[in-house]
Amino acid sequence: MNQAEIKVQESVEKIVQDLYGIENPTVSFQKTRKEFDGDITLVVFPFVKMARKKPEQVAEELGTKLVEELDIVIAFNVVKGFLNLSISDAYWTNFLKEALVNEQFGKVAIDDQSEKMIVEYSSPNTNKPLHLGHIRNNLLGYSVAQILEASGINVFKVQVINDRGIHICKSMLAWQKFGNGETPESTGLKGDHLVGKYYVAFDKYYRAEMDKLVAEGMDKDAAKKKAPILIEAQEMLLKWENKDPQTIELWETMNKWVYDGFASTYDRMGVSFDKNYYESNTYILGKEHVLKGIESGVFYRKEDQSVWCDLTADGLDHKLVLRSDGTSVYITQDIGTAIERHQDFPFKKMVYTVGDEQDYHFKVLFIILKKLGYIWSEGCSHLSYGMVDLPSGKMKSREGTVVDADELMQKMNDEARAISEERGHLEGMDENYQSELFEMIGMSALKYFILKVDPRKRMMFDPNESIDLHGNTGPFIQYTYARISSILRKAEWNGDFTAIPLDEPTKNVIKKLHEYPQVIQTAASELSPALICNYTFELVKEYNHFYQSTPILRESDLSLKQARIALSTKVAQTIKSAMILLGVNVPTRM
RNA sequence: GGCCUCGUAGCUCAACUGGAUAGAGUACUUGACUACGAAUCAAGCGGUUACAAGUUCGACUCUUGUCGAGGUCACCA
Repeated sequence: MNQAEIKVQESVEKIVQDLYGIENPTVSFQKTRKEFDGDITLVVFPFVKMARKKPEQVAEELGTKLVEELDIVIAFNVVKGFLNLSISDAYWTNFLKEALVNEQFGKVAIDDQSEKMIVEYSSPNTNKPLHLGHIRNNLLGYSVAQILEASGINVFKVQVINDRGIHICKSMLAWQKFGNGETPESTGLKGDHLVGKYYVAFDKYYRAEMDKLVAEGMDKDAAKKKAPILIEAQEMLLKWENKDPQTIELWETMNKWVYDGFASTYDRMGVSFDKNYYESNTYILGKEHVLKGIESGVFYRKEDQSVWCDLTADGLDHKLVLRSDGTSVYITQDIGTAIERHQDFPFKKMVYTVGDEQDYHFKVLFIILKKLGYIWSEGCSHLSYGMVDLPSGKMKSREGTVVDADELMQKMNDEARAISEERGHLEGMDENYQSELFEMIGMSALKYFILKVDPRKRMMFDPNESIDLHGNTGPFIQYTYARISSILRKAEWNGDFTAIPLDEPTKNVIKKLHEYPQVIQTAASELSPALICNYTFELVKEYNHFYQSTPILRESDLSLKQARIALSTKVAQTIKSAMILLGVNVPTRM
């Protein structure tokens, strides 16, 4: 709720109490629709039952009282059960003046008392490069962290790197067999791509072996397990777990390649972490907690020595937490990681940015943590985002339809360059600025396109049509910013203004600015960058409308001119502020 | 099959969490550059919110059922 609404709410609560004897009323506001007079609208239906009067009458009574009691409410009208209130011009003007001098406008500052929260995102496997799915994950996680921070929460960004297990061994083994000592240096390939190449090579060889076995008469399921190269990979995993020096050395070498590769991808995406956790460490911790959990009766051991958790009381099933051979499964590692994180950074809340295919996993994880006595588990949640679909359907690595993250980012950059050159506004810009600019535009197109969709929903992405640069897009918002910047470069302005006449377009822009603080709060509680996108788009549209209909630099009345420059300045600042929450930069020229 | 998501304009997405006549972008049609930057603005076209019942002052939103799409039910991660 914004400042104006808070004032009105307080007043309404009192009035409703006095008039109708309603305790703790539900006061709900909405923006007044354009076809009616007024700025904010109070829905009076919730009161009519208690008041035992018609909606129109209740609204009439409330409106009269509000105008009497509050300076900021200057007029009202009633349409059915809707009470439309007009807020005074002085309120809007004062708001703009205050916002103008507030560099942190919209944000809540963080101090020692601020709530602590962990945001986990990314958390890749180390056997192949990042793809489009990871891009959605990374952009979401990073942006959510930024938004939470702006809302006044002390955020700690983390990931857990899945650096052990059979998938790594597959890449390692294939490299050993077919790699001829290739390195990123010798091939010029990014490390993660080189390792990914051998993961694919493994799969290809594995399939050939399976086909051969099947041709020799073995049934398919048996062949899956009996293929020699798979057995070899499993042996390698055992060697790894037994800390065989040569295996460990190879593992470290290839992981290093991958980390270097990831680092440059993250860097280009503009995301970062406060701490990385490594599964190769935390799976041991998890195991220890499970063993303790057996003693405390949270888990039980079967005859074959495997360890389980009975979740039937919670409406779920029995869940395996340790294999019969004593090795950890996925959830074991997550138990260890969560507990270690809480020790590192005693959070009140922790959110896991992970695809919705793992809904069940996190449900189980949070229950188990609670059973182990960690009440903070109640503050854990799963930001469950939908998959990214291609026009052809789901991305499938087997069918080679996976969209590579590095390639896609480069493609966006190329596209931005091509369109910029076609427009021909690049004269006078030096080479360095140009290349920064193409990156800025390309990345904004990509990021905005992905972030504007409600995270929880599955979304469509067509890499061939690439991404629009017109309409509801990142570059559209950047363009408005650049255009305002152009005005501000030419403006002579002392940083203040006296009064601003509130004609329709001007007032709409101010009202939109006025929403910003609340939008940040809502986006934070909903964990939804999409709300920031929608807001910024609306702000930009309102401003463009204003810009089209109103002279700014051309205005001859000096006082008016200054007021409009002031408004433009605040819009530019707010655009920039909002785009930073999305991880998007804005150019002053484009 | 059990459980969990989702189904909105031709396409991609919104709808302030139960509020007024369901909105944007794109595509298509049309108008506005001797201009503070046209990557813009303005107008038109486009809907039985998958379908059917129910709950109430009021339903895209909540309940149930049907149809359709996806996910998940591993000693994979």
